[in-house]
Amino acid sequence: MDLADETGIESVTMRALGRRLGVEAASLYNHVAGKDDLLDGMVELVVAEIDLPSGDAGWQDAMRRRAVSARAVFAVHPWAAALIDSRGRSGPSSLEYADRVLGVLLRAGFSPGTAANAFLALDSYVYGFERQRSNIAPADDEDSTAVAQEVLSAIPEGAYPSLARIATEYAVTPYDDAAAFDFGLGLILDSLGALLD
Amino acid sequence: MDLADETGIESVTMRALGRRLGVEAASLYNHVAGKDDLLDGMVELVVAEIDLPSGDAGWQDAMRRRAVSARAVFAVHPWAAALIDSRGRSGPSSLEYADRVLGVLLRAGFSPGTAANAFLALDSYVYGFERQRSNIAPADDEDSTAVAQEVLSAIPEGAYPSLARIATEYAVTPYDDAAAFDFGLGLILDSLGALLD
DNA sequence: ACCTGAACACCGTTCAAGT
DNA sequence: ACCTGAACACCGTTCAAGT
Repeated sequence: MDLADETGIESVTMRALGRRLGVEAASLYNHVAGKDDLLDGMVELVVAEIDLPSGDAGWQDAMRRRAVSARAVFAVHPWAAALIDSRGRSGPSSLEYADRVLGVLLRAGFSPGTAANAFLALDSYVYGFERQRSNIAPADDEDSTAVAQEVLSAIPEGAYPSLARIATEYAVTPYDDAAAFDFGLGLILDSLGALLD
Repeated sequence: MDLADETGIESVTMRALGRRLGVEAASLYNHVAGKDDLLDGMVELVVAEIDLPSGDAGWQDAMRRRAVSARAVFAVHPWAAALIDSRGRSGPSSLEYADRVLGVLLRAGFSPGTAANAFLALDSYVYGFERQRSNIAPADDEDSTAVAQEVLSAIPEGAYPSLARIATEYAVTPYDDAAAFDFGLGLILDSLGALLD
């Protein structure tokens, strides 16, 4: 995980990992069944870093907290969302996580079917947002208004008028990642709340 | 794309593609700059297969149509969502797509900032759902109630009580993929509608 | 203008041989 | 019980040589 954090998930090869550990790549096979096993283990460990929801402060608050926690984990481990999405979530900590989320929703009064759909909708959004964000958001040290300015000037005259209007907006108002995430999350939680009434 | 559809995206290697085309792998470099260029081209082509929204029938309907169209494309090209998410969306057809979606939202009365957030929320959900679905949904030819039955019997006595309750539900009621997708999409569209009033 | 053959620097993985 | 060296079957990519 340290190696992935520092040099990117694509540079996590058995050979590079061996080098990092001062050992030959072949030696790793005494400790993991193969690279798939290694990646599954990473998924399991990174999922365990996401705070489990407790229903104490209301279900909406619990869902919001876990979404925010997941985002914090993705900030530390930029490879996490893609890796989790591309592999199953069948380890013990993934199951524990699902059980706790569903428990909060069931206790809140959602039927089993609706709780399952709500969980799926929320996680689709949380993981999906991270995947989009990693493609469009400027790097931490970049000025989002400058990026928008650039995009704007790269658009040919008359082409993509709506895109140009949005870019014009963001050339003035900085893009707020957390606010954008919260906007979508709020949409889902609001509708779920209305459903419960 | 045919090769990816038939044997999976991970089997799309320059060598396999060359074999498919009756040519050496090295020959491909006369037509694409490299594998990245090839994958970017695939993203561009597959995005072009998603129906562009027209605002004629109302913005909610337009958004729903494009989401359903994206899902239909993912059904034909199971590798598409992951590939699009893992690479940028900066080709002409991606830009055209974004422009059209944003145009519908702007004309519906959303401010530029809100339109951008709404677009991001919707696409996060649509792409995110596909990624989750590909992990949890049973294959087309599998009986979802049988799968739920299996999951249920694999859960140790007393562990994961909420998960067990959900599995019990799905052991009786078949899992409906389209309904689950529509549930989450409806949550977002409903809240966006309320925002507009 | 396009293709081929051969090469290079990489992968994951296996396995006999060492300690 | 764990590690190493060497090997195998793969990758993407380059480039001189062909037509």
